[in-house]
Amino acid sequence: MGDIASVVLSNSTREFDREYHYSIPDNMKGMVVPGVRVIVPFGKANRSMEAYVLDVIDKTEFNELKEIRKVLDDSPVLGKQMIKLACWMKDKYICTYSDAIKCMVPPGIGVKSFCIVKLIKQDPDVGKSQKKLLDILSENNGECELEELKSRANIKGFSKQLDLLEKAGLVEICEEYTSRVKEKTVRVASLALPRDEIIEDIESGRIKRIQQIRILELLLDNEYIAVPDIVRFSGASAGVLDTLRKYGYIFYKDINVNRDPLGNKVVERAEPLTPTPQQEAVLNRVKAMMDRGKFAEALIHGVTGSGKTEVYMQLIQHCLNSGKQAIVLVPEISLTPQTVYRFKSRFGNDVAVQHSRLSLGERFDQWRLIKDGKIKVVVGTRSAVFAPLDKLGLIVIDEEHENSYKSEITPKYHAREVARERCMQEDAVLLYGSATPSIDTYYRAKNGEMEFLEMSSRANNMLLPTVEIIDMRNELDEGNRSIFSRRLAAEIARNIESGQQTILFLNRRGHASFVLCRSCGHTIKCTNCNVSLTYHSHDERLICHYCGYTVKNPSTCPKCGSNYIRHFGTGTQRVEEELKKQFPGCSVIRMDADTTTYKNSHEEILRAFREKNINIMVGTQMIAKGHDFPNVTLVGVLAADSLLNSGDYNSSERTFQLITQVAGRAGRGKIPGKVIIQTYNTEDFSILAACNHDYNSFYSQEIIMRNALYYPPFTNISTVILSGPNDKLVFSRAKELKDFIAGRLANAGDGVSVLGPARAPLTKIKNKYRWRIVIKQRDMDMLTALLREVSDAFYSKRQNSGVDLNIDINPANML
DNA sequence: AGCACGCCGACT
DNA sequence: GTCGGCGTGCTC
Repeated sequence: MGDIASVVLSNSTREFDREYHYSIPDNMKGMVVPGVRVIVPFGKANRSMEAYVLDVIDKTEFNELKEIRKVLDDSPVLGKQMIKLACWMKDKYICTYSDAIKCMVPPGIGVKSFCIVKLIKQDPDVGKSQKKLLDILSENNGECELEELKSRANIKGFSKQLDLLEKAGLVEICEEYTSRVKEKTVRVASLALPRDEIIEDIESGRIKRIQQIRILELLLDNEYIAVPDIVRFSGASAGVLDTLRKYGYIFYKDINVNRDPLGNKVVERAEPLTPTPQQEAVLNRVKAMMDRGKFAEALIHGVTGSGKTEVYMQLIQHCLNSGKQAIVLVPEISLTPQTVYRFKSRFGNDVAVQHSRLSLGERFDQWRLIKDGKIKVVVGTRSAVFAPLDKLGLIVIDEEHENSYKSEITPKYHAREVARERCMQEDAVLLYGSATPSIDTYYRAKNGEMEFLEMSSRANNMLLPTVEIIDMRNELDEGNRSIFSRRLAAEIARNIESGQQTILFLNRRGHASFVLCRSCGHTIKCTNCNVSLTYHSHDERLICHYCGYTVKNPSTCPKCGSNYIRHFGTGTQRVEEELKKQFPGCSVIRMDADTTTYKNSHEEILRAFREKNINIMVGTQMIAKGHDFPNVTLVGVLAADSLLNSGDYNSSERTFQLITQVAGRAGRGKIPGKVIIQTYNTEDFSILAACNHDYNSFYSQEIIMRNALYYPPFTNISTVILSGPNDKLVFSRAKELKDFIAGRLANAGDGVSVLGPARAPLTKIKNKYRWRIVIKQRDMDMLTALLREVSDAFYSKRQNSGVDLNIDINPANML
C-alpha cells in the first residue's frame, strides 16, 4: 500500500499539465513523500524529467506504471499547505501546476540533468567515427560529458554512433543531476576522538608539535571550527590540519552557511513605542481576532502618519508571543532601507527581508531558513506571500490598494487573493492597511465581510498641506501656453529662492495618450464603457480598450468647436528642459523608468535629491510615496488629467490615490506644505475629494458609478489575449474563441458580456500580433469555470500552434 | 517537445 | 512492392 506516487512535471507545458502516476521502487519507499522532487522517465523516449510528488496513493486506473528513477530531496520542498495552495492557484488563475509551484520555491532550485559517457573498453575494430569517440574518451581519463564529447568529436550522426557503441557494450552512458543553486558551504574541522583521549595524548607528550597542540586545544573548546578560522586563530597553516587528519585526530565536514543579505551590519534593537489611544483601540480589536485562532480579515483605514507600521509591529509581536509567525507584504516602492531597518531593529534575526535585488543564492538561503523554522517574520513584496512558514498566524498587506500586488506575468495572481486563501487554509488573520483603500476592499469592509478599523488622527500632529486646484483652461485663455501655470511657476521660483525643494509629479504610463480639448477640457469617451478613448498615431483613430469601439481623431472639439483639441502627454525629459529654460540655473533631477534601470539608482536618486539639496525633482508614480523629505514644501501635479484619462475603469480611483499620496510628500518638516494641482477638469469629484482629504465622499460617488456601469466590485473583468506572428490567423482564432464564449454566455443575465475581439492596446509585441477579448461576469466561480473551458478548448486544438493564449482575471490595468 | 503510428504518393 | 513525407495522437 502507498506505493504509487502522483506527480506533476516541473517544466510542463499545458498539454502535460496533469497528475501522472508512477510506482515507487522498494528502495525509495519512505523517501517518496508529498512535496519532494523526483526524476521520472517520461514519454516514449523515457526522457528524464523533474517532477513534484503531490500525493502518495494506493490505487490507480493505469496499469503498466513506470518507476521513479531518483529522489532529489531528503525533505519536502513543498509543505502540505503549499501543495494545497498550488492546486487552488491552478484552478483560480487558469495556470499550470508548474507555474504555481514556481512561485513557491526559490528560483534556480530546479535540477539540470547531464549525461556522462564512460569508456568500458577499447576496440580497434570499430568504424572511423566510433574510433574517434573512443579515443577522445581514453584521452580524457575514460569519461566525458556528453555535450562536450559531441562538440569535440564534431562528427555526423553523433547520436547514432554513440548509440551503437553503447549497444556494443563499449561505452556506458550515465545520467547525473546538479542543482543550479550551489549551496554555500564551509569546511569545518572537529575532533575525531573522544576528548579525554586527546587530552591524554597531549599530556603524555605523544603530540609534541606546538602548532598541533594549539589546534587541538581550540577544537577542545569548540564543537567545530571553520578551517579558515582555525588557521587564523592558531597561526598554523592548513598543512598542520591535514597532518592531524592523517593521524585520525580530526575530521573535516562541509556544512551549509547562509549568505546574509544584510551583511554584518549591526542593527540596534528598538523597543516598541507606547501606542496612542487610537492605536491602542485598533491593537486590542485585532489581538482579539488573533486570539480566536480562526480565519478573519480586517481593514485599517489609517491616514498618512497615523502610525500604521507601529501597529503592525506590535501585532506581529503578539503573533510571535503566541508561538506563531507572520508575513508583511509591502509594495516594491516602499521596501526602503528605512523600512527594512525598522523591522530588523524590532525583530532582529527573527526577520527575513525579501528584497528584489537578492541574488539567487541569497534567496535560496532565506527560503531554506524560513523552511527550517529559523525565521519568524518575513517582510517582502508580493512573492513573499508564498513564504513557507508553517505556523502562520498573521499576514499584513500594507498599502493594500497598490497595483504591484497584482502579478503581470503568469500566473497572474493577486497577492491579496492568495493571502486570503492562505489565511483561510491556515486559520490566520489577514490585515489590510491603507490611507486610500481600494474600492474593492473598502466595499467588502462596508458590507461587513471584515472588521473595519479607522485611524484618523496623525500621531505626530503634523498639519495637512493646503491643496490648490489650477484651471488650465484659464491659462490658455489668458495666453499662457507653458506646461506650468503662472501660479505654479511663481511658487517654484519662490522655492528656488528660499532654498526649499519642489517635487513635480507627472503621470506617464506606457505610451498611451488621450485626446483633450485645451480650451474647454472636454475629453472623448466611449459611449458604451465611459472610459477615455486612447489615441493611436498610426491610423489617427481613437479606440476604447474595453469594447474596441473606434472613431476618427476629431480635428475640432465636438463640444466647443475649438481646434485646441489634441492628444496629450508630456515626458519627464520635456519637463526638465522646460524648467531649465524658465528657471535658468536651477538644479533638476529626474526619476522615471528610464533613469532607474540601473541597480539601486532608485535609492541613489532619492539620496542625491535629499543630500545635495537639488531644487526640483521631476518624476512619475515612483516618487509618489516612500520617503520623507523634510525640505520639500511644494508639490506640483502637472496634469491630473492624464491620470483621469488613462482609459481604465478605475482611473478615478487611481487619481484619488495618487493625488493623496503626492500631497503627502509636501510639508513633512516644520514648514507647512503646499500642493498645486493643474487640470482641465476642475470639477472632477476624485480630484476635489483628494484635495479635501475626504475618502468617504470619493468612495460614495465612485461606488455608484461602478454599480451603474457593471464594473468591479460588482462584476469581474477578464481579458483573453491571443497573440502570434500571423495577424490574420490570430484574428480568426480570436473570433472563433469569442463566438465560443458568447455561446456559453447567452442568456447569462445583466452585467455579463463578452466584447471583442479588438486589437490589444499594445498591438504588436516582439513581432506577435495581439487580439483581445474582454469578458464581464458577476459570478467569479462561473467566470473561472468558463475560462478553464476556454483554455482547455484552445489547447486541445492543434491548429492553434503559432497562437498563444493569455488569460488575466481582473487585470490591474487594461493597457 | 518528441516520438510512433498510419495513410498516401513517388520511386527502385 | 516499399520508402518516406507529414497529419494525428499520446505521454503515468
